[in-house]
Amino acid sequence: MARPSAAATRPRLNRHRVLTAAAALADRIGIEALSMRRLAQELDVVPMALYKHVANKEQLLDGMVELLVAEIDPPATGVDWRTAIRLRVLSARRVLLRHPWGRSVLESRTSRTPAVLGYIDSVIGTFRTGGFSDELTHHVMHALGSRMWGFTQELFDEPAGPDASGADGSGADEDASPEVQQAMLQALAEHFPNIAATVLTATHDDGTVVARGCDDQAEFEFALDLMLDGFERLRATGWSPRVGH
Amino acid sequence: MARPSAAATRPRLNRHRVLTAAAALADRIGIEALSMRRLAQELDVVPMALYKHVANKEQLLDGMVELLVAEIDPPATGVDWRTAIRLRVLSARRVLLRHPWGRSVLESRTSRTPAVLGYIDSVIGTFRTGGFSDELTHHVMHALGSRMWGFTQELFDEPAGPDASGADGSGADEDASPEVQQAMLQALAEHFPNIAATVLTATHDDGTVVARGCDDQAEFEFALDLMLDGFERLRATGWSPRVGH
DNA sequence: GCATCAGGTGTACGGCGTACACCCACCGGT
DNA sequence: ACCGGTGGGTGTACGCCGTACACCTGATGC
Repeated sequence: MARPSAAATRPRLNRHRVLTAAAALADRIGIEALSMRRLAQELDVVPMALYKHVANKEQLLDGMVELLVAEIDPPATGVDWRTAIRLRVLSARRVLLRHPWGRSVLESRTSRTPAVLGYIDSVIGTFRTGGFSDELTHHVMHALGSRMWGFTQELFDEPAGPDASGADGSGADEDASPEVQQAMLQALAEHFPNIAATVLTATHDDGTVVARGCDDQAEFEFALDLMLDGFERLRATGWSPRVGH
Repeated sequence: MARPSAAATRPRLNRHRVLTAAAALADRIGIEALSMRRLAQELDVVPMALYKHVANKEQLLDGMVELLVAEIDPPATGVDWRTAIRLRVLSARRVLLRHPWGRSVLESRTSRTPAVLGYIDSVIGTFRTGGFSDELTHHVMHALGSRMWGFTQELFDEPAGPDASGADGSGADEDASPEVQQAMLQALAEHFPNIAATVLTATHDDGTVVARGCDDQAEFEFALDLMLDGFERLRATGWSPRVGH
């Protein structure tokens, strides 16, 4: 009891400590489990204490986005627009892979915070100095959309979330026996033959059919490059509005 | 008091009535304001009554997605793959414009419901019968991503939501005086010159600068066509994996 | 005429975000 | 050496949320 209370030893809070704690906590328990109360408990503080540093939960999330954006590499210099954009986007993607909550927070936010605007501005800048007209840049940014953050709506993939691979340590989707899996695939093929066809590889030697591993990173780059190629074609041919097909 | 109580006259609930009421309510008050309690009140029923028809809120949302998917036009027949996809996606887009909650619900759901799978399956089917290899179809579907539902992350646009243009009737973003707007644009240009450049048109005769109206539909179709063109190029040149650029 | 049971009810619990009043340790000024 | 102010942490409380569980009730089949 000679020990000073936690409150006495605990360093003072400030906005930055709150935000980093929130980010770290979201990394651990998932964004949907992140509440003001849970965060306060993490910081050994009563919930209302947080409100001395962030106005409300919305602003907390905005602040977390700030941290996220700060982790994205600065734009590469001395390279053409295409590789500059490519590198930047892939850097953003790595950030979002480190912080799975980033994507949903980014999506949920209307996000006109300076940090976000700054990132957007610098991406636009890369296009403009790369020879895109303002008009074309505008369209191209819309086309890029959320891909500029390094993610896209992945339509097939897992519930994911940090808890999926969490406490029990298994996390794998394949806790069903091979036979059961096989049966499920069979059923899938019956009702949704086209999905089955594109999601499955050909039959193996042993006659079984297996799900093709789906390399998200490769898929992302495939789509990104497809867009970048399209952009370059428009730029090179001097695209201008009202001259579309 | 001779009037029978509301409970007596009210038609019996069933899953479908619950779902359509939920959809209509979400149209009116916005998805974030849709709660089980609010929906129950709308149906003149006690909250727990809903649970006799849907297992929980998650399943309610899944059911709402079902309704959504059902509103999308069936695939066009007798046209090439490109126009078939284009029409389908634009039909989906019209549905989501009618039901602004659709997008966020679709995004939030991991969505392996039969209705969703059915839609995806039929889109895949259009590609496959259009001459795409299974492998290429797979990639192309990933590239299409959420655009298959007719939306993309629009990075610049408004908070939106049905309440924005709600009770007070104004709803316009431009409730600030022209001078104030002008000042805000000036400030924007100062901090984010690239955003300003692509978002603003040239100066008017009178020297003022105005925000370019941003036609979301046009932007969407621009990006969609860019992707479809890319897809066609790959298909026509017999793209196969490991032979990328 | 009675049992069954689907569908509607009432109450309660544990969570959430946050308004508001408070208290206290520290500070600079006198 | 005192003292008023102030910034940061506290305690309590409110009104929402989703939903578990026990209950009631009125129609239906035998």
